[in-house]
Amino acid sequence: MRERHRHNKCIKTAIERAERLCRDNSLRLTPIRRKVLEIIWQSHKPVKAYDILAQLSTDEHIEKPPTVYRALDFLIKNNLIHKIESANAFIGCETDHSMLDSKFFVCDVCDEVKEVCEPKLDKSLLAASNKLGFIPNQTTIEIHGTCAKCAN
Amino acid sequence: MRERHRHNKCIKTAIERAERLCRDNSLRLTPIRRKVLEIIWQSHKPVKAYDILAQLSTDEHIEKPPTVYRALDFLIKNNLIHKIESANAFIGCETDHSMLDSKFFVCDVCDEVKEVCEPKLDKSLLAASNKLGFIPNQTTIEIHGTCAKCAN
DNA sequence: GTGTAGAATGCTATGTTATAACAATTACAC
DNA sequence: GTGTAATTGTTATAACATAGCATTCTACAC
Repeated sequence: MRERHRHNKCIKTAIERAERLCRDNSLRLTPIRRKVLEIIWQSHKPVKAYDILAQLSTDEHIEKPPTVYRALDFLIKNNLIHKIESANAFIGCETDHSMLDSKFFVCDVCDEVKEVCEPKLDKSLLAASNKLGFIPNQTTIEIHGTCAKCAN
Repeated sequence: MRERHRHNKCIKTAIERAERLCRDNSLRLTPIRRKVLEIIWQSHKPVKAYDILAQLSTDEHIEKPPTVYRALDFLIKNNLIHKIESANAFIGCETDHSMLDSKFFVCDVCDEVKEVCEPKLDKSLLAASNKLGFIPNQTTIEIHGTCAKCAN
């Protein structure tokens, strides 16, 4: 059996990064936002908004959908999480995105997602954009398949 | 004012292609499926499922969501349309996909979508997949931005 | 042409995902 | 401590999608 990575470290790192980012930019990592970020970081699998809501309902008092979606909006806007569009779910992000785009490799067996960052934009996308005269703004690149672990 | 392209031609071509594909593969382009395909092809913008439903309700008798979603499933499965995940909407496809992947350039000003097909998979995606030992199956590549027309 | 199996559609209900609109509270700058 | 903006609470509803089962249609074997 494979050694599991020390996942607590991921959570800790993510929260620390969020704290730093907020401090440096005069943003507020409120208790709700922090808690939502922690819940998302409990795995490397995309987490659904209503699952976050359920966990908030038990752990904290009761929470309503807008509370969760507002926290998600904040975290997305500041690149602390990403939405996986093809799964309607959210996943933690650990890299600075000022000059980077992401590709997400989504395993359909174990659901884990691996984020790969590359300089904006990828050459072939840039070539295609130029050819069309298209001015790119935001990319959604999600590759579904089978991860190395699940493929054996 | 720009010359509008002869859009009726797009619809006609798309329907003919669908007819041919179904004939060649013993599939049935039933009236509902054909009508849904026609509705989607009325523009080069992604069309929402419930907008299709509304149009079916007036043009034909009344239709229920499952009717529409089943037609959409059929059309997607046979590569006659694609779903734009980041918009929860559907757009016509005019190319054979047996050896191709698509990238979608979505204009956030006019909503038009341009599909660009390339051999499976794009080199940089293939490189990233190999590096991870990931076996890719299906891609979702959607670039939001501003199209040439809207950028002037 | 009749029977039959499988495909397609009809139908009811419900599940899932997300936001609008406005009120109450909190944080913070001065 | 007062004013202002940001955040959160609350209610309601909009938007997107599917489960499950009944009925009808189509193709084909005989």
